[in-house]
Amino acid sequence: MEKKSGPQAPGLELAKAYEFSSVEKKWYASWQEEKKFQATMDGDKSSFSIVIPPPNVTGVLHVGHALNNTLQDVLVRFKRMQGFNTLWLPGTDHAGIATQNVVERQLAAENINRHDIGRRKFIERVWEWKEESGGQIINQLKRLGCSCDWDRERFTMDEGLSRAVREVFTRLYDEGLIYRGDYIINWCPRCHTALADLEVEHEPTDGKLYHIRYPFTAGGGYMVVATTRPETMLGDTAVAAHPSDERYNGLPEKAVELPLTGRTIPIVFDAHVDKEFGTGALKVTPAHDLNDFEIARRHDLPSLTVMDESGTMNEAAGAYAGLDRFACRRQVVEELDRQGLLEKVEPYQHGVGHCYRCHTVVEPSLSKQWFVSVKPLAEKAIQAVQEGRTRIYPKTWENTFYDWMYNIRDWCISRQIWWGHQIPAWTCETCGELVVSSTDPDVCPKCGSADLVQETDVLDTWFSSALWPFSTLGWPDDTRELAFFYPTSVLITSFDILFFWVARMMMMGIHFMGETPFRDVYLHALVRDAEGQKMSKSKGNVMDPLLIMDRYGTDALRFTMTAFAAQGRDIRLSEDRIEGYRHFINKIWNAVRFALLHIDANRPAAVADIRPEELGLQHRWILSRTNRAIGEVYRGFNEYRFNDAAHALYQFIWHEFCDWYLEWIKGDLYGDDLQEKTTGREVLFTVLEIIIKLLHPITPFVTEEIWAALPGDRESIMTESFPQETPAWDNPEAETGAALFMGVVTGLRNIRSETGIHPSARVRATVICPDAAKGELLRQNSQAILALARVEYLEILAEGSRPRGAASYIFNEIEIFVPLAGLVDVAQELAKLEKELDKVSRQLGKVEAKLANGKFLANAPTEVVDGEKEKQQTLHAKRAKVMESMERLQQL
RNA sequence: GGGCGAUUAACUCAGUGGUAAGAGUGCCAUCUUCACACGGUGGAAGUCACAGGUUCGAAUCCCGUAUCGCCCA
Repeated sequence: MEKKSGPQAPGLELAKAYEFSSVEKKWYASWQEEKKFQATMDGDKSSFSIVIPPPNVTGVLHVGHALNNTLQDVLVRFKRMQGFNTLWLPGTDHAGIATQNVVERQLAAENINRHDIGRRKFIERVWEWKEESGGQIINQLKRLGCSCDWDRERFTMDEGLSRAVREVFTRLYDEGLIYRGDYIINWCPRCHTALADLEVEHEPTDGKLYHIRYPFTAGGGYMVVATTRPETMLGDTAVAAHPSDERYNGLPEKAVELPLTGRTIPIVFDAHVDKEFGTGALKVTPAHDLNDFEIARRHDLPSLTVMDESGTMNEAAGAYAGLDRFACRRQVVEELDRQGLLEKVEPYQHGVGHCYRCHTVVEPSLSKQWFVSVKPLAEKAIQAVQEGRTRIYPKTWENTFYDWMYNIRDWCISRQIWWGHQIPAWTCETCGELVVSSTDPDVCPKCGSADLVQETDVLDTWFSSALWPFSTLGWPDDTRELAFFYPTSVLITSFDILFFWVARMMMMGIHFMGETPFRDVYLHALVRDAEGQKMSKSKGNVMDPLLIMDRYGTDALRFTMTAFAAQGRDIRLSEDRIEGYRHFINKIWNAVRFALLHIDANRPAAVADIRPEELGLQHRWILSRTNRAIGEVYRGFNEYRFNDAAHALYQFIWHEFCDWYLEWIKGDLYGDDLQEKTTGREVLFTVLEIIIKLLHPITPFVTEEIWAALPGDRESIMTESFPQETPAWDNPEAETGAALFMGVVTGLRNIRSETGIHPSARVRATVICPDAAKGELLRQNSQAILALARVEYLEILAEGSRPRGAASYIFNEIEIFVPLAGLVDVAQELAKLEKELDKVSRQLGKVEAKLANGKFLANAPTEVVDGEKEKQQTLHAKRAKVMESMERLQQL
């Protein structure tokens, strides 16, 4: 990194407003070049590690990523400054279905489909696409300032991770935790693949409930069944009713004729049928419905698949073969109606499953798939959370986690697409043996035949993501990285992938590493638009973080994200807020400009050995407040209360450091007293350095730029140590004193403003302060009062006659007067005082009621009771003053 | 149907038993005062959703109601 050289630049050489654009580019390049993000593995230090939630390789940065990665970077920079071996491991996932869709669209533009070019060529095309345009999100993360160790960037399809996937698959298979079988799964007729239950989004849909008559085979009459999917009747193999349902008990016939097909199907009785629903009779379509499938198993019914993989009716659908499922539905209904078999059609709202990738209506289908038996794995994960080996923040999510884990169902992991980890299972064409192996087998271990054919399905992308915390660190090899960085310190992610990803990582991590993959999980909220709507491309309400960074700067975006990251509530993002924080960045910039006007080029400005007891009130106060700010930031970051840290900084920097301290010391800095000047400069720069360091994790760019502009030769702020509290700086007395000083200044300003005294006019003022010590304190700081309140002559008395015809302000037991040379507006002053009296009386009433309550005195802690007593005294005194003032005014 | 969360200033939100309810934005007034108009100063603004309870003390804990949102089935 460039070091500063030559004489220090005076503050005025800094631009008047912070210009982020060039600064951001310059410093990110410098950090990368200097390898500032590289993880260290120093045996003497503790480790802090985070694995990034890998964004889709097809992804582009959205505000959710901006939030997620800002928070990670804040923690990583904070911990790095604290001297940990810090690793933030970045990467992307291969997003099987999404990526395949992208490349298929490209092919479609060339009028070919993937089957035209075959699997091998298609995979090549995907890799080509990945090399060219995949992973643009990585550059966008850099734009956001992320300090990931880019040398360790991983991809779920790269060689090492693929080896981990095979190893895990093989071991789970050998342990009996992976199995293959025929079950009902969710099929996406557009993506042509099975989906896990989680990957189906149920949406309330206005459909229809069709009541269909199934005639008895003999004796006349019919049963009425109700269905929302009449086209599936072509695959019915039974009708079912509840065993205790009197409507269907003792039927003379135990079979019905399935309309439109001429087939005869039995009536079965099953306790799982809902007597209340429709007519209490259920059509049973084992190949196209999960519940029906289970009924069929219990009653040994055959299954009949009537659709193909595109949702088109197949030969088994007879006359309807070749029709799309929805066209078929219309024709079936028409035909039933024509034959007088359609009893009625009712409007009906029900949940319909949609593919989470392409939003096509999912078709439950009977199919041979691979599954993970997750129950045993889930138990261990539940235990880990119960025992606190992994802590979930905010804690409210623990219940959701348990609930889902207790009710977990087996996980369908096979996908009928080409882009992904091909399942490491082979079938021997000679003897039919199924071989599962982490390495490609040459011959069948059973019969020795070389005629082995690999399973064509690939694994769910989440299967490889589930291994991310250890596969990225080199597993299955026993690496130094694993020793240093596993388990990782914290996982920061959005709550909506708690099940998809977090839970699965927990299960896999515990199973294969023997230890939970992260100590803490911090789940942040979703970013919504200003109206609280979820942002989506179709709604057109997405906010592009890249545009925001163009307009307001990266630091402003990052500060906004940090300030908004309160636990447990969604974030409504609006540009107004971002603009507000850009102003804050600019405020900091200008505070630094001011400070740099007062540097002495020949000596370091900040000093290490400050002796607070020798300093004036302003310095003792700001040091005490600085300590508090350090504590709040520290706690905020450590407890994942990011908004607390951001607000503490905002409040401290703007409203204490800038509004009061800088104004307060201007007298010293511009004055003639060399000692005061030097002291002011030293404390100013000491506090300023701390502020810049405290801010660095949130706003890395502006702080690095400022750091370089501060006096002295400096390395990057990234490797400076994070500020710590200095116990000797704590000074409650100075804080009380400063509050008194500020109260008087504010009182004077209030009088000026309320009575319309022009800001540039100098006035005379009298302060009556009965307490000698407080009076002395005000006297010591009277020069600053003169300057801050624009007073030319200030009289501080313990007692004395109140000036007549003066505007007044009462601050606790202190009275402030500004004579107005007969110009005082009596009515206005009286109104003000009356309002004040009312307020004080009400407060006093409350306090006195409390103190009159024996139970309060008996039960409340002493500090609280003492506090109330003190409050009573000041309020009492204040009320007396206000009343006196009113009397005086009335005499005028 | 089950579960979770929210309801505090005009808006967006902090605040989980205790010392006089806070912030940002917006609003009103005023000031181009020598870091900053991306600014300064002063000000107005709250029945803490509603109804009950526990407690010396409730925005905070408990019960119920209403409205909104999310998850699961």
